[in-house]
Amino acid sequence: MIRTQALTFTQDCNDCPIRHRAVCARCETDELARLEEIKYYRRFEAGQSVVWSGDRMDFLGSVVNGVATLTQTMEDGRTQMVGLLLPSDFVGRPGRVEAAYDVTATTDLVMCCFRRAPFERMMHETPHIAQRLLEMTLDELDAAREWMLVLGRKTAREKIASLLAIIARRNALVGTADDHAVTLELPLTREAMADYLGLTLETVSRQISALKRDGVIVLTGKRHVAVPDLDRLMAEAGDDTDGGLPA
Amino acid sequence: MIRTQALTFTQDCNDCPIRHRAVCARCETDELARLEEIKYYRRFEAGQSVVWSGDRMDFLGSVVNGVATLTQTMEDGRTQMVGLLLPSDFVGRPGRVEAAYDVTATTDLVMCCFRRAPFERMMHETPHIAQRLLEMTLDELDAAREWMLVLGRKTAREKIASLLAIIARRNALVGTADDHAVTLELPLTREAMADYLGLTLETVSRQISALKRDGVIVLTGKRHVAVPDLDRLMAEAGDDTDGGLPA
DNA sequence: GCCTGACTTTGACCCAGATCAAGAGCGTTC
DNA sequence: GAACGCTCTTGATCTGGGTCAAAGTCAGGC
Repeated sequence: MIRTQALTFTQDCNDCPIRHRAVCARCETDELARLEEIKYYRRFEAGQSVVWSGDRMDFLGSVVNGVATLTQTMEDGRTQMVGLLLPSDFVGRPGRVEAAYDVTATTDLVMCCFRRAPFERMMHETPHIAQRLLEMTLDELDAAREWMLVLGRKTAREKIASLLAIIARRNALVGTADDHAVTLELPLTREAMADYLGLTLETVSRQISALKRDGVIVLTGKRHVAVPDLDRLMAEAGDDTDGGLPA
Repeated sequence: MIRTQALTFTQDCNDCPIRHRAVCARCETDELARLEEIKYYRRFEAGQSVVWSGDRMDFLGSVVNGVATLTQTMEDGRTQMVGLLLPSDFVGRPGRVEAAYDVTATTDLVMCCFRRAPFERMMHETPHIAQRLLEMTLDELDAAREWMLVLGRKTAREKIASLLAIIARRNALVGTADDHAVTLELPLTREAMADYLGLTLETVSRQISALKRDGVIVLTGKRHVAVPDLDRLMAEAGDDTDGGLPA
């Protein structure tokens, strides 16, 4: 196999695409300098595992590019996705060396990793990191609770619409002129979507077909989705139409 | 109505039953003194609402005694419980004044409340509070993710067994001689259990009857449950038998 | 001691989504 | 360019849990 791209490389934090959204968002330049010293990048190909539940995890880190998933598996093989990790999301838990979940790259992935020991030391010494991490963790908790409503009480059609709405909302951040029409690229297979939504992949496929038939979405290719009317999609998701996340 | 009990009262933090488990767990005596100044107690009767989603919340606080629930409701009335608040659990989000969920007392409840502004100031000045809050939030996130697996992938019978196991596990903390047999008092109605588990109350009732018929549990009264063999219950929950929470 | 209302149980029936099965689209390999 | 291995779609059938309905339990009030 030909190595088309360096497996490790460094990048100046100031040029980092997630500089102002990740754990390091609040860090001053001197703090960034300390982080630069303990950080390194890792790349994963789509489909590769980042860590397995129960494995020792010697680093903590942020997703810089790509999408990863957090999943839990029962002994008989049933699996449930419990987190969708997008750029700037944090991976790993300070103070716990054993990974609690399987982490898998679903697209090509770049992570910015911090060596565990010095990072945890830094957390205690510089409040900016701990403060930001608390804020991010509270956001994740809100997202998890939102998802509990989806899993526990929504119909299959509403579940699909909810997932599309989440992905659409994120894409909207990356610059959308028109607030009502959005197009997006699904970073997940039908099976991964099913694992996220507590459904089977057949049901996912059927409901996507149904939303397409009803004109809520337009498919161009299996993974490319156009949403002509975002409000309509939100209504299908069972959310109030007024744009979700409270400030 | 005769006021049999003072509606407000104060208590020395050193005598507090949750002193070493709540947000204040890591505080030094001087920090405790500052907290004493901004704290006050509130009592709620079983069934009373603590706050409604969307309400302004001028305090943050801890459950001292009793049980409360966090629930989310859709416009059409479907509801999903997203948190079960037991003594020492924290209520409210620093930095956000609007409550995101309905909080309801399901038993008589005592809360230790901190005035928001001075508490948030203190969080920035003394790292012990923020550190502890981060730790507690990470634990809640783990619990939420555990619950996502229950909601998304477990059968009704497994869901009931999982809930009983959680309550049993908590009771085990309060001193159990025998590790295998436990008795517990359900702090929730069948309807609240249904809201927790994403089921209907009829299904909850049927599955409890089934677990009883199969000897997994013994009912004495509607709410009092004896578990003769905790391992058996855990197996019914679909968890590996080796006691759940990783260190 | 009876009545009332909240909670719970149980039964009969139904349907959304699971399961089982077949095949279609499409990129990769040799 | 045929064969393979993915992912995805669609159809037929089954079933766990929802829905609708009725009756049982029990504590509290008068």
